[in-house]
Amino acid sequence: MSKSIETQKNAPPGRAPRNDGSSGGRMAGGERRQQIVRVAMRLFSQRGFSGTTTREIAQEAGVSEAMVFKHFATKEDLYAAILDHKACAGDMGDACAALGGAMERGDDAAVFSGLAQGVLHFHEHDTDFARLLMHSALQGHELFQMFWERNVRQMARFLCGYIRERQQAGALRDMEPMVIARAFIGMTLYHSLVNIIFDPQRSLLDIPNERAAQEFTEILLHGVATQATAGKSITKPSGQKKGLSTVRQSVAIAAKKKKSRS
Amino acid sequence: MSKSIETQKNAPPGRAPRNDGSSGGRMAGGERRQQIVRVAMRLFSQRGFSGTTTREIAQEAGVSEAMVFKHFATKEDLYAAILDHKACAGDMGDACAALGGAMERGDDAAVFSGLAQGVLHFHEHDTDFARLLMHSALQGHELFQMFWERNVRQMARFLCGYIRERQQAGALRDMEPMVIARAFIGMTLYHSLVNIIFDPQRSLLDIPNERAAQEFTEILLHGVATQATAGKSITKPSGQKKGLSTVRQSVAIAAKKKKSRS
DNA sequence: GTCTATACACCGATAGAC
DNA sequence: GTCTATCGGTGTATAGAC
Repeated sequence: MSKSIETQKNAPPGRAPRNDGSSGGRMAGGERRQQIVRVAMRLFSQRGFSGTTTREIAQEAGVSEAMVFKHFATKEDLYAAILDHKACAGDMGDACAALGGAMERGDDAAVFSGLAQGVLHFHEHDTDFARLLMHSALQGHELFQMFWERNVRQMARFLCGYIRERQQAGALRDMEPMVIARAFIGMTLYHSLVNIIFDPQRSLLDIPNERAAQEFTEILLHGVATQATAGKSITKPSGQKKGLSTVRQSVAIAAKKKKSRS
Repeated sequence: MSKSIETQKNAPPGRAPRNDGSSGGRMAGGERRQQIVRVAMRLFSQRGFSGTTTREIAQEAGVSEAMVFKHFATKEDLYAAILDHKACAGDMGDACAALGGAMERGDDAAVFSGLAQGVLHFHEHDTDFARLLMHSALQGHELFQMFWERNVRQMARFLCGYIRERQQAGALRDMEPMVIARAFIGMTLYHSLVNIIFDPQRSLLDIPNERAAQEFTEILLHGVATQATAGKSITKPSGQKKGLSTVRQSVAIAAKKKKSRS
């Protein structure tokens, strides 16, 4: 967690405060633009697009409102510039590349754990942008869809590919790869969502990213049941064409044991 | 300009359309109020609080704007009424009660699967409210915090209690219960989020709730690693001093047994 | 109860001085 | 490049007729 909410006290009317530690002199064009973007991202991430006024942005950035519109023709342009800047980077490529070694070794724990750490780290150090993404997702903004396509979705497909490989190698059970990928991304992302949105006070569970990533990986790979109960459990999945042979087997074993269902 | 926000077909000016199938006659006071709340919930859930105007609400509800303010003193009051109505119901109590049987039998699969189904079903049939909750979470609305406290958090604690019980019975591994609970709620909730917010077209994975609940349960309880690799790495002690050792061990073992390949 | 008409603050965006 | 001043439009909320 970083400088997420450092609300400098409200600006005295008529005088523009600096929120960035700059000395107050003139800034180069590019720098000023970047400053506006930074402030806008923080405000948009806190109050949403329509909940933030260009006046507030200008004020907190220490410039007049006209300056904002000199750099960005419309408010929407400013919003898009923020999303565009980061959302389209497609950082997933780098992140996945860094896992290449672990993948080749078939080190599942390192692959999953590394991936989770990447996601958690990103959210922790770019909280504002993560919140902004949620806002834009709810609005159905087209730039979120681009982010989804180029990052989350690509990561899911990447993960599916790896899972499929490992299934063929006999290391992973024969379940639908996308279900596995979603389960793991779900654990990870939800953990971040709780930390930065749902319960920022971390009153329920506050653990370092590395440990969270490892625990989730452990759960994904080996589950939480002890060996003693490993054979029993699970109700029968309704008929699905797909290959769920492993599940079916455990179902068959479990069949004798129960009269379940509620 | 700023029309990126999913534009529902604009209402023809001058005449108020009915969006709820009512015939257009007068309504009783309570009914009218309910009608306004329903429309408002849909609009708020799509465009957010500040992104929705009282004019739009009145128009789509088929009444004049003044009527809205007769029933609700302010826009915020209307917003709060919606959240208050559902968020404070504390439905978790009922949901958990329904699992009592499975709990007493120690049928872990039924407990987890039932819980997941409850959550997934709720989101599927109350999509608008789920989206509204996300909006209110992002703006840190106090009524979301109440929802969080009375529902999600209570569910997490409930789950933790059950997990702890089962750990003492030797059925579940000795991990931090809250981590397990979060992992499972995470899989489930993220699945819903993808379905209703991130990727409503369901282009990646579209499976019925029952199957999703069962697959996630299976993963949580038994993991995705095959038996061949499963037994060799789980010796996790409760000691959390480093947490690394276990994972590292399994990594080392897994790395060695590589190359077997199909 | 329901409407029309309107008050009035504020928002996004622009013009033009320095 | 940066400001002050301001415009037209829209938003919430209210008054008062029917």
